[in-house]
Amino acid sequence: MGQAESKRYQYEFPMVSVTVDCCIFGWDIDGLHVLLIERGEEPYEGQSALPGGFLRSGREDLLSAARRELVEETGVRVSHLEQLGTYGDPDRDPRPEHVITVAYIALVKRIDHSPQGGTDARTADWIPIDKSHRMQLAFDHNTILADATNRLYGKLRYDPLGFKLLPNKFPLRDVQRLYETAMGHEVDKRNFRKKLLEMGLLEDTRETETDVRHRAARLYRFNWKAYKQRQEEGWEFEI
Amino acid sequence: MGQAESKRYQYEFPMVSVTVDCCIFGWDIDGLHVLLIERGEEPYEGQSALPGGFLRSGREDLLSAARRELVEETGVRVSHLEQLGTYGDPDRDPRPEHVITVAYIALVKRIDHSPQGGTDARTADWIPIDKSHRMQLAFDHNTILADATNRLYGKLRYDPLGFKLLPNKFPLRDVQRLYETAMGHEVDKRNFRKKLLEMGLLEDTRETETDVRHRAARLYRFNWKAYKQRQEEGWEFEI
DNA sequence: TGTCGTGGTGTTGTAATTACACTAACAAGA
DNA sequence: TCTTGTTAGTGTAATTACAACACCACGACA
Repeated sequence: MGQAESKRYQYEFPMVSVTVDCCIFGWDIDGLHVLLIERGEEPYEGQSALPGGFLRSGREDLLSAARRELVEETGVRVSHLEQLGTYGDPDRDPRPEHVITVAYIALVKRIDHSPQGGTDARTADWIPIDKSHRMQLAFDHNTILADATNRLYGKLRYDPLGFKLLPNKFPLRDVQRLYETAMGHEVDKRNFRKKLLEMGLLEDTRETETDVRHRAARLYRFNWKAYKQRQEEGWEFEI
Repeated sequence: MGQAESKRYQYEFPMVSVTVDCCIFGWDIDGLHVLLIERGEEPYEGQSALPGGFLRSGREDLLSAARRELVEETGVRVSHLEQLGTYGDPDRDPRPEHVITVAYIALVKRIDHSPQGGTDARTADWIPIDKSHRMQLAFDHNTILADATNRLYGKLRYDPLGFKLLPNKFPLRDVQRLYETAMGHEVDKRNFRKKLLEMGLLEDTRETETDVRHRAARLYRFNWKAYKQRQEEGWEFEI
C-alpha cells in the first residue's frame, strides 16, 4: 500500500478497505477481449488482475474511483461504467484488513484504446476472453470476471450498446458477428438482418466497404437520435 | 461513534465504514409492503429507514452481515437475500467517516413475519409500498428503495419466487393479483390462467376455499420439485 | 472465363399471443 | 324460495412473431 506517511488514521473499530475493480470488455474484428493488468505490487505481484484500486475515502464516490483507477493503471478512459456487484468475503484478500471490492463493467471499441501500464500495473493488455477464463487471476477476480461475462451476454440483447462497439459505419455482417459472439451461438443471416432492418434504426449510408477482396458490403449507421426518441415513447430495444 | 476505548485501530490511509441495508418486501392479501424501522440512534434518530447496520470487519461477509442486522433490528429472518447494489457517495451519510452501503433485497410472506423493534431500532413495521415512496427516509434510502422496487418488478417475471409469497395452497386469482401488482397493469384472466396451467407446475389440490361469500375457488399448489428438475434440464420460468 | 468467397434477398409453415363474453356456483337477504 | 351480488371458470378465432430454408450477385484473382 505505498510508502510510509507521517499522518495516520485511528478508529475505534477495525474498518474496511474498499477497492473498485473494472471489467472492461473490448470488441474488435478479432473478437471480444478483456482488459487485464500485470500487478506491480504485492500481493499477487506479477500476476494478472482486473485493473482497480483503493477508493479515496471521503473524497470521491465509487464510480469516480473506478474511472480514476482505470486511467491510472491502464490509460483507458471510458464513458459508461455500470456497477456489477460487491464482493466482501473477509478472506478474498490476503492482507490483514478486510478488503471489499465494488466491481464495474464497461464495453468499448478496442481500436479506440491502447492500454499502457501505469501506477501499480507493470503492463495492461487486451486478453482474448476465452484465454482470460483459463488464467489464474489475482484475488477473486476469476469469479468477478465470470459474473461480468454473464451479465454482458445478458445486456447486449436489451440495450443497443452493442452498436457503440462498432465503427460509425458498419456492415450488417459485423453486427451479426458481435451478437453471435455475445450470445454464444450462430443465428440465421436472413432472419437477423430482417429483424435489424425492421427495427428502423439503421440508416443505409449508400456507401460500401473498400479494400476487401470480395464483394463489398453496404455500410449502415445506427440512428441514436431516433433511438432516444423511441425510448422516450416507451419503446424497448431487443434483439 | 461512541466513547473512548483502550484498543484502537490505526491505518495509513483513512478507511471506510461499510454498512448493509435490507429492502424486505412482504406480500399479503392487502398488497405489497416494505419493512421499515424507526431509527433509535443518531443520525436521523426518530426517522424511518431501511433496516441495516455496520459490517463487522474481518469477521463476516456482506450477506451474513445483512442477515444479522435484519434479525437484530426487526426480528425477521429471511432465507434468500439478493444483492441489489452499493451506494458510495461520500455525502450520503452525515457522519464524518465515508460510509458506503451494500443494499440487499428479499421477498417474504408478510403473514410469516411479525417485525419487532430491536437494537438501534425503536420500531419495525410493514409499510404499504405506495406510502413508503412518499415518506422521507434516512440517508439515501429513498433512492435505494426506488431501485429495489424496480428490480423487484423485473424479477418476478423470470423467477417463480412469486409463489413463495403465497400460502402453500392458493387460488389462481391470488397469483394473478400478485402479478398485476408487480407488473403495474391488469392482464386477461383466461390468458393468464392458461399460461399458468400450461406451464404444468401447478397441482390441483381438489380442495376449495372456505369462508368466502361467493363461489369458492379451487386451490393449487406450486410443484417446486418438478420446477427444480425442469430447471436442471435448462428450462426457464417466465410469465 | 471460371472459381472462390462473401453479400444480399422472400416465402411459407408453425407456434405463440392476443382479444374477447358468457354461464356456473354459492351466499345473503328479501 | 326467489332474487341479487359476487367471483369462478371456460374456448375460439384472428393476428402476429418466429424459424426454417436456398439461391443468385458481385468482385477479385488465377
